[in-house]
Amino acid sequence: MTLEQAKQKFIQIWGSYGSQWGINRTMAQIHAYLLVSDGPRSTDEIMQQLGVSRGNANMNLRELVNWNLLYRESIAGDRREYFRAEKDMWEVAKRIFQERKRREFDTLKQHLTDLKKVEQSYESISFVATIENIERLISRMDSFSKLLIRADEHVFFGRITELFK
Amino acid sequence: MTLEQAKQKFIQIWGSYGSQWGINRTMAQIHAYLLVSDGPRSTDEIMQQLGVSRGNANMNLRELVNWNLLYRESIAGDRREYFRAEKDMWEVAKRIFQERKRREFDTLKQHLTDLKKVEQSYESISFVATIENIERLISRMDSFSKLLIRADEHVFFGRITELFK
DNA sequence: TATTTTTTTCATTTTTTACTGAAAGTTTCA
DNA sequence: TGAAACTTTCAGTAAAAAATGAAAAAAATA
Repeated sequence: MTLEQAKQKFIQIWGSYGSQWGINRTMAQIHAYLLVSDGPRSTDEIMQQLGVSRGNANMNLRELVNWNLLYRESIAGDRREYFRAEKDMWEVAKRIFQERKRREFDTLKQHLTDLKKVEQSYESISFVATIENIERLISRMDSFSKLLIRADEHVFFGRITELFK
Repeated sequence: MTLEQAKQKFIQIWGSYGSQWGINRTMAQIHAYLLVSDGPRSTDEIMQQLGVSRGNANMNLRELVNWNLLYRESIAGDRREYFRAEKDMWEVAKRIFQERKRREFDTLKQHLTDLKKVEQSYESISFVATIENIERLISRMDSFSKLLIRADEHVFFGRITELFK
């Protein structure tokens, strides 16, 4: 297997895993392409490499920058924009986790608070208990993510593992 | 807001969060419906409540049972099958995490191992490094999930929080 | 074992989501 | 300031995913 074939395969694999997790295929593929590219790449190179339209490339690049997974770069003497991926995968995982939390948890929390305004009755007791159970789960995931952000990976996994040996 | 309205709202919210995470809407809605139902429910009740076809209900119920989120139950003197949801949301979260890990990690690991068989060259060094970086991330998530399985939630979050205070 | 009830399957249809490409917008430079 | 280079938007189209429903299979009953 040549390096070129291996990169192609990786892009295809990453794309299909992305879609299983609610991330569109092109977005995952662009990310994969930049992960295995040594230098920054322009929109045109990405379009050409992945065979996608300009509009598609542009929208997904913007989204990946919003997710903090790509950096915009400029190259002296070239007015086009270039993109480079964050390559530390632990960092990537943390950012995805944080970003999804940011986008989804706050609104979910609000929804749950609203649902607890249901009229009180004997029957509504177990409903409210279920909602509160979900709230508790969310607050745990919140604490967890705070740890993730603060903890250096090495220290974190080293110490936790000790705790449960 | 009546209890009935609140339950309806919850089902709709849960459904839309599901689809953002790669779980189809009906599957998430059935789960939601059973989460807020006090007793077990039959396929017909589910179809009627959510307005979905028998085929759809059946396929998604089976899938939810596979994911360990629902239990099949039988009621004496009734030959139909009934379903009941696991209501402990921490348990639900753990099972979803474990199930996705089981379904996706093993094949991903195999893919990555295969990719490292790329022909060696100066250029392939950084490619292999990226693949190994991903392998490291997966092995960390593996350790994490083992902790999750073994650790009682209270002990776990209590102790970790102390560590990073 | 024959009949009825319940469950499962899957080819077709519907719905949802993602992509294209041309036009509009913006930036850069002479 | 104007024209070229590059980027963004979005209405229309295409592709992918999910749902339907009728037929087949399986299970329960008598």
